[in-house]
Amino acid sequence: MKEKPASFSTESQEKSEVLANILCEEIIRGQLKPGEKLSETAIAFRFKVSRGPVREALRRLAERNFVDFVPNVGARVASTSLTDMLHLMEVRESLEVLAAELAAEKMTAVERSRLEKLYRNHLSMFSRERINPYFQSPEDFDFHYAIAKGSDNPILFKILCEDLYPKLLVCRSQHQYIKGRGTKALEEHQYILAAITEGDSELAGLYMKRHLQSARASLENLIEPFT
Amino acid sequence: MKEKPASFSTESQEKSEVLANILCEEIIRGQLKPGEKLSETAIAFRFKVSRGPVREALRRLAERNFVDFVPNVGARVASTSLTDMLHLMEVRESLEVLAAELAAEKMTAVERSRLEKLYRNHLSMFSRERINPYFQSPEDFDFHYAIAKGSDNPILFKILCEDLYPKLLVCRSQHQYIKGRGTKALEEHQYILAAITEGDSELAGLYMKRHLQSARASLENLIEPFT
DNA sequence: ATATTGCGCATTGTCAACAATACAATGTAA
DNA sequence: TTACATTGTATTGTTGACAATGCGCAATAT
Repeated sequence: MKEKPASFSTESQEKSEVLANILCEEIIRGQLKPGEKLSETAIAFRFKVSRGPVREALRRLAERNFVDFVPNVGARVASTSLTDMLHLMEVRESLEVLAAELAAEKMTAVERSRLEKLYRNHLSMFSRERINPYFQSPEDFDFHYAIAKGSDNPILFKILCEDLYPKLLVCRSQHQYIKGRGTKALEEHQYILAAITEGDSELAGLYMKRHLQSARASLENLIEPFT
Repeated sequence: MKEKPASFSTESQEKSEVLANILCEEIIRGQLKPGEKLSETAIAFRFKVSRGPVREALRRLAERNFVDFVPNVGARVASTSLTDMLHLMEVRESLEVLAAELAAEKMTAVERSRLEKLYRNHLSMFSRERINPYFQSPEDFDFHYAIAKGSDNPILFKILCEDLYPKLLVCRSQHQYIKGRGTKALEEHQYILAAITEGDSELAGLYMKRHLQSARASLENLIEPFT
């Protein structure tokens, strides 16, 4: 009998997938800087593999637009501007309103109680110290993640959680001066949560819209000074 | 940024990209049936290349969810159910409303006149024979494509035109019995066009919403009988 | 001094052989 | 007969070598 080590979230032995995940993570964390060259031989040497899997990993990342790719020249870490981030937030707003509406309609009882518990945890973590940033913290994303899941629309979930959120995290790491909005966002979550719990689809969508509009507005203020 | 001229080999010498485009096209056209095995050696033989580029192409397609990929087993053409299509349409609705709103605000004069010309062409093509389907015809997609472009939001454009539309085309080819809606959709385009030309963002969004809700409704009717 | 051409090096693109894994068929034992 | 182990084959995963392309640098000509 053979044992399959449940090692990581990705149980794929495939090196190209593992590599893609690692590199993706490093881009998100900002350990790989925007515009930085991603040399196949260098990466291959670093992970003690041949160039084959590295190439496959880079193609994957290129398809997800985490790296810019030029044939016969190579791959570089994609640099996302603040304008890109605004565009991302515009799309996000639209999709999360939909997610909130669907979540209010379709979330199961256990999902609702989980979401509520999640919110209470965040509340107890941040309520004491009013100064702490919450917006765009891992906790913030957890909340939105749960709603995306609750929408019961796999396509929507995928675009939000596997496409937009990671990209937003990249933006955040590439522009460190994007800071949180105190705990105001946390309060806004309360209203969204309440509407979802009540099953009020329209209201959930409305609160979500206002929530993200605030976020976007604070971003626009950040950009104005530089234009 | 680099512009992607879709399907010509003159630009990218890279075989893996050419292969990915060809296979993608064949999946969309339905020449590769859903669930069909995509053997690396078979594809390599067919295009007279080695397995390396084939593997890279398949990874790219997997990342875009055109193929389902299982490590150590292989790649198969992704099969999209009608439920998937409903989910796609739900997301599409949300994003195209945004696109219409943005287009009404930001389209340039020449873009507006191009869109109008496009509509008039469609009108003259379909107005005589009322029976012809228009919804989901290439012309229909052209119209929506132009609006997506006019939104002046590259992220939004990419998701719509490079992600959702191709996937919808795959659905269409995999379920041939999805038919058009006569020329009703064409009439609806007229209202959208007018609102955009007037620069009335809210109205453009509203008409777009109704337009796609009709489309989605006709889809749901198609699905009901099978549940 | 500037522009241009040719060379050489470094990197990417491709290939074919080898290793590892999964799946099906066969055989064996309860 | 059924369940299980085994073996054989086909397919995928990985590797290192080789070919092709791009880029920098130096030499030359104007």
